[in-house]
Amino acid sequence: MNTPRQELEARVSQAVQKLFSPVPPAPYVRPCPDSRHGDFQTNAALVGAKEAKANPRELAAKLAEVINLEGVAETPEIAGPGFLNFRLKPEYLARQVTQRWTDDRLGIPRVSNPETLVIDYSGPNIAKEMHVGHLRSTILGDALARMYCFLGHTVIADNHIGDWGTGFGMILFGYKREGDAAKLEQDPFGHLEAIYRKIQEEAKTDDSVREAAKRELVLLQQGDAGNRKLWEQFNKYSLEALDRIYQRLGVQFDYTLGESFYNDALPGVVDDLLKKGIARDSEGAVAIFSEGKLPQKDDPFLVSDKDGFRDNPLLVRKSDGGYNYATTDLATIRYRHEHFKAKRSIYVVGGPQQMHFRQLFDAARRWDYAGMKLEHVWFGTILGENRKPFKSREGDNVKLKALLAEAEERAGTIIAEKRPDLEEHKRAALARIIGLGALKYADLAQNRNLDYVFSWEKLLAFDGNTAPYLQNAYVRTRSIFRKAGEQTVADIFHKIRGLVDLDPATPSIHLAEPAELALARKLLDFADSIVMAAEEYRPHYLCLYLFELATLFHRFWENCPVLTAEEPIRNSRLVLCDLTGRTLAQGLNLLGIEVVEQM
RNA sequence: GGGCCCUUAGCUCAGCGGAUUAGAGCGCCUGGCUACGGACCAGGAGGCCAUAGGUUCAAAUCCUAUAGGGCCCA
Repeated sequence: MNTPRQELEARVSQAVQKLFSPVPPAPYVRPCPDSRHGDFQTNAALVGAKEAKANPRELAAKLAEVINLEGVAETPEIAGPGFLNFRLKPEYLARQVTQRWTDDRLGIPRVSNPETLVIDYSGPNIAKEMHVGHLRSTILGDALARMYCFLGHTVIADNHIGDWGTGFGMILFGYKREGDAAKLEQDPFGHLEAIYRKIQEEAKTDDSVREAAKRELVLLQQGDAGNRKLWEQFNKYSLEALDRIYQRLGVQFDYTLGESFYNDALPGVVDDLLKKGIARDSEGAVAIFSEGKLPQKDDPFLVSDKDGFRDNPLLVRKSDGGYNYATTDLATIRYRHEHFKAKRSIYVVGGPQQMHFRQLFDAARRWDYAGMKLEHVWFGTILGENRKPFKSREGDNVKLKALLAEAEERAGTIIAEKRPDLEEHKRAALARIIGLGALKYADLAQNRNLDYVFSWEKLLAFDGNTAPYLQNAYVRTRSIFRKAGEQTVADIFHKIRGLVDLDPATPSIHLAEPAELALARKLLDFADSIVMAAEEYRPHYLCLYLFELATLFHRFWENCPVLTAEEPIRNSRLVLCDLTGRTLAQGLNLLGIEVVEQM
């Protein structure tokens, strides 16, 4: 099912092919920036005129004559330097709304060329408590996974956890000295992190501690049974604790293949890189250097200082024989390519790692994986109200557990004020959904590249572009059906389905009021917003769409009585309510946010 | 020193391949609850789109510099 934009694009395209030779690039149709001019516009005549050195307004006039808009839009108007402005016909809107309303997928087609793609997000460390720094990756990644999945792609959600590395030497050493199995089981992150910090502190001044930690690490890497067993315990309890957080967040992974999973592959990766001449020895270490094919300033393997450009290699094996993150990352790329047959791998990782990923991706391209699209979907930092990275009063990272608890608690307080009539357990359930939804939405609604200032007040506001506002709009779409005096939503649904004539040629839903027409137009754009959000890896496009939809719904709500209207208007308006509600619920679901029937 | 990003209304931010009169939320001012949830809606005030050049018939948008801010690497 085409969106209006796609439909117009197809029709403009046909006309352009008749009119122009050679045919210019695919015409561009977009929503009119100002709805007074129309619903959509195309600059096809402007582009065509530029190529043919013709008068754009004359070309626009010809285009307007040739284009077939039957059943879709009114005769287009020529505007400004040569735009065509289109206004959709009410019959078209009515027919399209009806079709979407009768479709479980709300008219959103699955992609015709599904792809297998890996989305790599969250990526906590098992020896450190999950904190606010993991929030954006987790939430963005989850939303992207949901969108791509809904569009019909095969999504592999992979949590590349930090379960290996030099820190484990210190933890093993410390745990053997003062570890506590009961504490480990109960609060693995807290316990391991406390040990790690303590040993790290000691190692700064005490060489013997540093040496001891290193010995433990070597033992672990060599497969020492005792250390291996301890490490497995660290993992087991930490993963269980992680699962509890993910469950609470409603986030799921298909795989949790951490750094350790790739350990055995690392020597082979380095050998292969050496064999193929991609990496070479450098002062006892092995590293990847510039190929010299890119302009120097664009080459991630070069940095410049006052004396000109010099090497900025990517290390894949240290001089002591240890491996680097880059080696693991390369092994991961190979695994995803060979094992999952992934065509694309998306890394939802913060902005500071851009340089690393540029090197990594370039190395992978030179290795064997040029056919796999690699994307670094980066994001900014969450700041406190002081505009510094968000920290607790004690100056520590804010633990995710505490953040979630506070979100629920604050939502609970607001709900207690607004709905003192609700029973305690209902309020608690609401608090969870509203608190978490607000927390997630605040992150998703913003351009991910920007740092954002964390503010409880803003994110839990029930007006403006927030999750509670959208959840409330959904609640209204449902409440009207309860008020209609029916027993279940399903009953109403079937009843309306029976009443509305589904013959696409003569749709009986009735649209006349400006508020109805505006709402109907917006409802049809849902697919555009999902596709755009997914393609650009920017969920805020979808958020913005949902907010605009909710706003138009409220306008409709104010201006168009539903239950007291005469037929067929009453049913038509119920259809609009129902489709709006389902669109909001589906959209929020793609963002990982739940809705409730009452709030 | 190099790289990446940011600078749009009092505040927080949209603005998607340049194009018609630059948008939203919050805050402020005015109006609207005997219809379906006012957790809402309607209207108003508020902007040299950091600065300077350039490309273009047309620049918040593209290019180049400059200033201020943030982060990463050294």
